[in-house]
Amino acid sequence: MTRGLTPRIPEQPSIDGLEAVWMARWDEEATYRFEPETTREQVFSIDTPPPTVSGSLHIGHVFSYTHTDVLARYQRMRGKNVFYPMGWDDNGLATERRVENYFGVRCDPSLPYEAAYEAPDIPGETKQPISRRNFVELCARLTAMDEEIFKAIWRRLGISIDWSLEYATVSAGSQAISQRDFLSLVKRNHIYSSLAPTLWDVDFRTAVSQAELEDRERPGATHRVSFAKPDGTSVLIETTRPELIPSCVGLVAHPDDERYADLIGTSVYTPLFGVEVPVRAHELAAPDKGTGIAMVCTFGDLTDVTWWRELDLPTRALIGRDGRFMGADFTQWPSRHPEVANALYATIEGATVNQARATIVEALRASGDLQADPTPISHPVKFYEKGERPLEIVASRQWFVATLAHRAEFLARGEQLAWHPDFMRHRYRSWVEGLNVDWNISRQRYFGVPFPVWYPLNENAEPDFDAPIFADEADLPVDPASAVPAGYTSDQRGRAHGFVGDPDIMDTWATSSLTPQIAGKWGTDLFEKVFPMDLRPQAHDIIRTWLFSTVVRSHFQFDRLPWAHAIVSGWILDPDRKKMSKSKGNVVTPMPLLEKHGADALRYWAASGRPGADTAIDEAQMKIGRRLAIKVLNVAKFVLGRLDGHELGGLEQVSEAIDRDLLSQLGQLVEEATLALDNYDWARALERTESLFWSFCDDYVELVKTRAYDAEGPGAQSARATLGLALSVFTRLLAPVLPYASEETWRWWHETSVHRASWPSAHELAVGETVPVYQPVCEVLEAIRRAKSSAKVSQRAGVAVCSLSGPAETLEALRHGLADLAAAGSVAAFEFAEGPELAVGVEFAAHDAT
RNA sequence: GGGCGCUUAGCUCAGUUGGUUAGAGCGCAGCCUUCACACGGCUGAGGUCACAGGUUCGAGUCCUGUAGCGCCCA
Repeated sequence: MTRGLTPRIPEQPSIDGLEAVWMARWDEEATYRFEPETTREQVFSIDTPPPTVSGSLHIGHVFSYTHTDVLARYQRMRGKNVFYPMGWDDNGLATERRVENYFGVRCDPSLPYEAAYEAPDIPGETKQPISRRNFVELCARLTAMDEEIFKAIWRRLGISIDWSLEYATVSAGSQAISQRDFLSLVKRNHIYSSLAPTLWDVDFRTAVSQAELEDRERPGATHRVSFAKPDGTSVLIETTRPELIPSCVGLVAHPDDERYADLIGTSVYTPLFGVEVPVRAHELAAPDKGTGIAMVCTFGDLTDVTWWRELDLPTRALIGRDGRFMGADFTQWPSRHPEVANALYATIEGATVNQARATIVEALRASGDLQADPTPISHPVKFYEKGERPLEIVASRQWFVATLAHRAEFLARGEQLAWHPDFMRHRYRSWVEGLNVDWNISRQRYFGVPFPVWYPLNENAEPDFDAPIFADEADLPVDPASAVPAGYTSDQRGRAHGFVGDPDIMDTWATSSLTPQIAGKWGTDLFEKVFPMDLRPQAHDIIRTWLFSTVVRSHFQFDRLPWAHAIVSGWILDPDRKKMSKSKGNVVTPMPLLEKHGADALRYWAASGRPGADTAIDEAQMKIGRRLAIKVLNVAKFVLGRLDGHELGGLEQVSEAIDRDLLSQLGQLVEEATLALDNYDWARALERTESLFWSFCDDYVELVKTRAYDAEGPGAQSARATLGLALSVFTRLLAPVLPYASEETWRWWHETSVHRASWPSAHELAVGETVPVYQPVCEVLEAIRRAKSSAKVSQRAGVAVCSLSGPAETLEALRHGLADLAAAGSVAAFEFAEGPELAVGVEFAAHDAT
């Protein structure tokens, strides 16, 4: 006697509790460890999105990270050395906001550090001012707490991260890489600093970049205002921002607009302030908008910036960093009545934009320069995406990445990238085509990567921004607020002839755009083995930020794409198909769903979402996933119960036609699923697999049940070998989506993890030519069931005669399955008749039909 | 204003290069406690594939246009 298989099967298999067991086991066995001794060809590397740690995880994270994990598990089973790190994007404004609210504090850089500082237990009504260092410490503390919560969810969900590769974008190593790339790009003039009009959020009091802008529809009003010509007549302009009249520096009309042709090249006087401004021609002036002639202010919007720059107009910036009107002296400007102007201006100095607008409109009304009443309109206004008040444009010194000059190269990179789904490339293209300012990476904030830069101070202790002192690469990371540049001593900080550190920090994306370099440890051997990465997964909302900025940095530094493929996930919608957002209060967090349905169930729901498709939260779909996972356990229990004590049969024992036909179809499924996954279509692979798997459970297993119970004989051996092979293949096909149920059953009869098992190949199931018997046999079985169902008798009821008619070929195929059909359908006898198509008649045994 | 996607059963969605009678699951209805599974099984009803043209022997699929929904860019 040969020793048979002895699987370890629990009495009552359950999917509840599997997560805890297998999470621990995968840790012990280092199942997902990246093997550093490797070559680039062996590696599949993933540039995982580091979530922003600013509150609770969103169900949308579960959705898109599951897609990535399915691909990672697939590649691992294909034999790839999967590089799958996880990072946390914890620097930046989102974290600062959360810390301010969570602890009830705000950063005041003028305060000294308090070593023994304790944050309030309960946030107070007003925010407690604390030093920058204390503030940064609280940021670090809260992100560390948040990261543990996030990590627990990823682990529970079964994301096959190698946690030894964990990184954070604010860590010393990340800062060093970020500063190193910064210095390198400065050296090559891809990054420069400039005193320039800058998009500015007056509440956060920081510059923001074009990528962080959004248009919001807001009520406003157009005001028709007259500007005086020297001859005493006037010209009308239309503006939604009359409060900017004091900062007006010119009027523009379209060069082809005959109405204003005579005015071009002359001067007019601004209302109220009497400042003489030129009238100029520019293509961007829209003849059909308002009166066709517009006032240029420094600065009302980005078009003003363009006009100001291209027409070389003067600068009369009046709105300060706090969003209030700063001081001005009209005797310095060409006003024909500076005293009147100064007197009026004094009434708006220090006012907010809205207050000033009301004052100016009243004054215009009084002076007769306002033609008719303002017309209410609704128009798009630019906001910082996290902001509450419209952006202003202020002049300030900032560091910029030179994106505009390289637009064509970035467009070409977008074409090179393989997008999944392909149409997402349009989002990238239209963003790059629409770029209109260079990427501003300076932020006037606190928690983030500082610029490794100091400025020398002159005899008046004023910085010379044109002679920046850069840190030495060997010293990175550097905080210029505490470190001292070469050639200076610390007591020279802030003194005449001394130095001062750049006070700003970098935009979050300035560092997040380097995740391939950070995760891959740029500068070490590892980097060459993982870069450029194979895959960038992300959601479509951050194509213009994370994806684009990463392409920019890689292009400048390595002259290549940072990855070969990008998969772009859709949005998660609430059950009413509304986009989830905190303000709507419809954000769903994953943990309660994980506890209710189980990780495999959530993964099933996520994996059913096709690449790029917006998907609604659907608990019904999770229940189906749960049912599938339970079915995996139960069918494995049945199959392994049949194999118990028998030698595990191979393909050579599969002798029965129906068994061979099933394996043949399974082989086709393997090819199809493999092709789908190679094309990043996890949903298709799952759907096809699931479909044949249910047929296997409901039909094939029922058909061969009796035969497989026989102790010996070729038919029994064939059934058992088929059941074993099919179970093995199905388990592996489902393992990427259902890692827990698959692993549980796999370990009943294997020593090592299914997640390290090899992905099935059609070769394992190569039975050669087969008789197409499975399909018609299933149809007959179905007909017998239908007959019993409509006769309202038990499915076990005996059938005296089952008459089969159909084409000779079909009947011939069916003869191969008669014994199984007889057993599964309790059929005593079959009759045959030729006919045009398959038809089944059922005659019940007399005593069963009652 | 430019661009992209979607529209198939009550619901959620498949439908790969055009090819018999358009599929699945859920839900609903009926039946069955069956020795892997009642956290189950079986069976059934249910659709003029958004609309209008066109190409074709043949269109859910290709082309043109229209409408609605969603999104991106300006």
